[in-house]
Amino acid sequence: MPELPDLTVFAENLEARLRGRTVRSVECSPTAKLNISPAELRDALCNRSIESIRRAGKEVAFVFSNHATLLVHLMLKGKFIIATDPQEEKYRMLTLGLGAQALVVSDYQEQTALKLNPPPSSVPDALDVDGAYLRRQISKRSKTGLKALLIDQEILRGIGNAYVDEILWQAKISPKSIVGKIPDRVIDDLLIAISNVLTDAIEQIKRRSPDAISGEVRDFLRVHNPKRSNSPTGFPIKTEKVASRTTYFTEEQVFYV
Amino acid sequence: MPELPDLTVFAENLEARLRGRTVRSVECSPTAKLNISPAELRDALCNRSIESIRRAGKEVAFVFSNHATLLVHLMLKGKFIIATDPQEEKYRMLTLGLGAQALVVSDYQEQTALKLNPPPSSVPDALDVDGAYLRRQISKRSKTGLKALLIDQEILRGIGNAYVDEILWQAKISPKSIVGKIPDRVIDDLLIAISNVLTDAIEQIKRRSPDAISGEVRDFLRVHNPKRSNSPTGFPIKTEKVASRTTYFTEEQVFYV
DNA sequence: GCCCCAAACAACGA
DNA sequence: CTCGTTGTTTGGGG
Repeated sequence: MPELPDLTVFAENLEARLRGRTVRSVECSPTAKLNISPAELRDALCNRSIESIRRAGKEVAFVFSNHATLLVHLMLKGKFIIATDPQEEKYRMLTLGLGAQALVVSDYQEQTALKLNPPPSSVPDALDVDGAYLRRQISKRSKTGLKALLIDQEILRGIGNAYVDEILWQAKISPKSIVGKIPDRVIDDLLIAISNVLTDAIEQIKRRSPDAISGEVRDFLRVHNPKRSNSPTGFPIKTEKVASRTTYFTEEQVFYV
Repeated sequence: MPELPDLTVFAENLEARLRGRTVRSVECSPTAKLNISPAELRDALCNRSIESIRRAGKEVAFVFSNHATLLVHLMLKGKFIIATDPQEEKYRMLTLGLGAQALVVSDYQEQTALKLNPPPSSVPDALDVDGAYLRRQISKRSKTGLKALLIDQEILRGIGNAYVDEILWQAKISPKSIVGKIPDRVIDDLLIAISNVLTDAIEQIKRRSPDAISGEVRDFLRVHNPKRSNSPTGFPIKTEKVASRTTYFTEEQVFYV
């Protein structure tokens, strides 16, 4: 559920609260998705201190004093919790004991994925895309739908089903547009919308929920928002499956085919 | 272009004319699609005599005295020619010298495919299907369109885009029907139509073109026929893409969904 | 019209 | 709403 803006705020707040702490215990659920064994994870993290906590794509990266990096993907329902009594928490996929407190990743769907020191991704983060890269991807997959392209994490990391609708509404492009048919100047609008929508959302979330390390703020979304029936400019919001995802859009968005 | 009925007649006529002949030379185009090297093909066939020529699916199988079997798939435009002067023929994909004459496979699109001794197919020929097999395939792929299923050569061999339309019109089933939704008793109609349409067509072709080893007779087709605008029972013939093929059908055919 | 391949898409489970 | 896998469908080229 959390997407790039939420995760950015979570990472900042986690870092503010946990940087410098030393890991005293590592416990992970036998059902957790993990790229190594629980024992290897424990050995890598135990007695290391937290150097930084950053978002990368839809993951949160914990970097430790030995340069070990743990990537946490919350999937649909994962949550970060800072607990004084971690045993109280249910569905603990990962528990890092940090002295008086513990960082818990809890997920009743048991889908959160943990990766220790994975090969670094070569896919750019959505906040780092440039026009040359995006145009190159578009020419390589010119007959794909635009929404499908933008939420493909092998093309661009961090954008999910909610914010893609916001971006496309902002850019005034239909999610069903065929990427090869989009005029070149409109790609610039798209790039600007990606950056603006995401950075604005980060600001909104910080304002409304300054200390958040989980949960979600979504009420400010302009079109991907079941509470609204019209866009800010008054157009009725339609809902339809696009790229097999429920999609909110309006007639303001031009359909390039 | 040729489908099962045409190929059946071609095979019978080729066998009548060529059985017992000995292969004196083998020449195949460097552009031919071949599962082995031209040299291996020559070594396998040279100085062998032809024991039988039979249709199998959309291929014609030449069996030689050493039990080598050559499968010829004519694709869209391939033709069998019995020539006294094979060098005259253009686009010769394969030339088997047989003494005074030669068997030539000619194809200006260069798509005909030749296979020597391939592993035997486990897919039944359309003239050999039984209800148990067809029902099993239907339950395995229950949400496929019926036309797509019937022309899939990994399900059933020999039916192509023209005869499938004839079969479905005869059986009174829409080509767009979802196979899992077709009532069981209607499957029996389908099986009968497959057999009747194909064997009738073989008879028609033999009557009109008794010595054919290439070419096509299509004028007797009832619905897959650009010359006709109504089915024999008077319904207007519609044309539409189904399973990405141009499809002829009428409202007489019930659409199971 | 035929087949093959690759890309796009859908469905399901974890 | 997420990702991965698998199986199916579609489109282009030979």
